[in-house]
Amino acid sequence: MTPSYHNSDNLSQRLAGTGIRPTPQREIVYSVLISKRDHPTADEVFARVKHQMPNISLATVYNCLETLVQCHLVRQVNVERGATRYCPNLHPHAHFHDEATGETLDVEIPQHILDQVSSALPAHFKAKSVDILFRGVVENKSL
Amino acid sequence: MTPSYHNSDNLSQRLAGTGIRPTPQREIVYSVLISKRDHPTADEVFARVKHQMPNISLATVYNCLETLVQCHLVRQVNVERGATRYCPNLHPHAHFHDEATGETLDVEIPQHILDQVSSALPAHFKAKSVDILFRGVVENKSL
DNA sequence: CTAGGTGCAAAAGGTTTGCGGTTAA
DNA sequence: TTAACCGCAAACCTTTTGCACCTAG
Repeated sequence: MTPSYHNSDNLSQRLAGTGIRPTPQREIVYSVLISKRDHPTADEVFARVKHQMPNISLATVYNCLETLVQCHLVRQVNVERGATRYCPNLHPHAHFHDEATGETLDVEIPQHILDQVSSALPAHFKAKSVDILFRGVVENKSL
Repeated sequence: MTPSYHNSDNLSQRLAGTGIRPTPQREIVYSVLISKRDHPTADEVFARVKHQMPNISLATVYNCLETLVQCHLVRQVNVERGATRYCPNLHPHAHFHDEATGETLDVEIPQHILDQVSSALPAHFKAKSVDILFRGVVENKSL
């Protein structure tokens, strides 16, 4: 894997054929999400994108994020009341909200456990997705 | 007006010993949640409470809901961006958001499955709670 | 040419806060 | 009496919307 900061080709590729234009704004928004996967809010994305594109507007960042969500390139995560957070990790996973630091971390959950969770639903409940959110604290390993 | 609102002994009982006063407003807010468990928003709770207590304010409803959440008598559920919803079901369960109707339904999940989900966490992740939210549609059983 | 994107500013929710007045322990 | 609580309104934060301008196909 090339440690390149130009993940924008990735977006072009992913968007190819969807009829959605890989505009500079969308590519930068996407690359910001990819390069630091700390579940930023729209406002935080806005601040980071501005370093590369000072004239971008917050409304455009919202538009780009919404587009990426529609394309299933990005997931929205709601951990708290307040701002929605954005996650570019498409692999099935859960989130862990560390109440001490305020951070939200990705947690891998084995697929067979996710399947078991879904199988607990009554037969006529057809789930398209399942979001799992833990709240707690991450202990210092040295303790 | 005589303070003889003690129609919800349930709440009084539950609050007894917590040091938190079972005020008429809190009791009515709680009884509204109990009597129709459809995960209303604060605004919806406000509208329902007003029928019994026309002078209550929205801010007071927010305060009461917040107090009930702090007392662990009510859970907050965030299914969508937009208003937080409130759930008086304390039994461990998941939520299913029906995208067709907009309703949010309680779903029982066997404890051993919840335990399995939690056991998928790395050892130093200490979870205090886990929220599970499905999104999908509930099929008509006659189909 | 025209459909789709962008930037800006204003508006629209949803929630919190500050303050004066009230009530229960 | 005093700390907790209520009602009201304004403030606040996040997100959406309307509109003028621009650009790619």
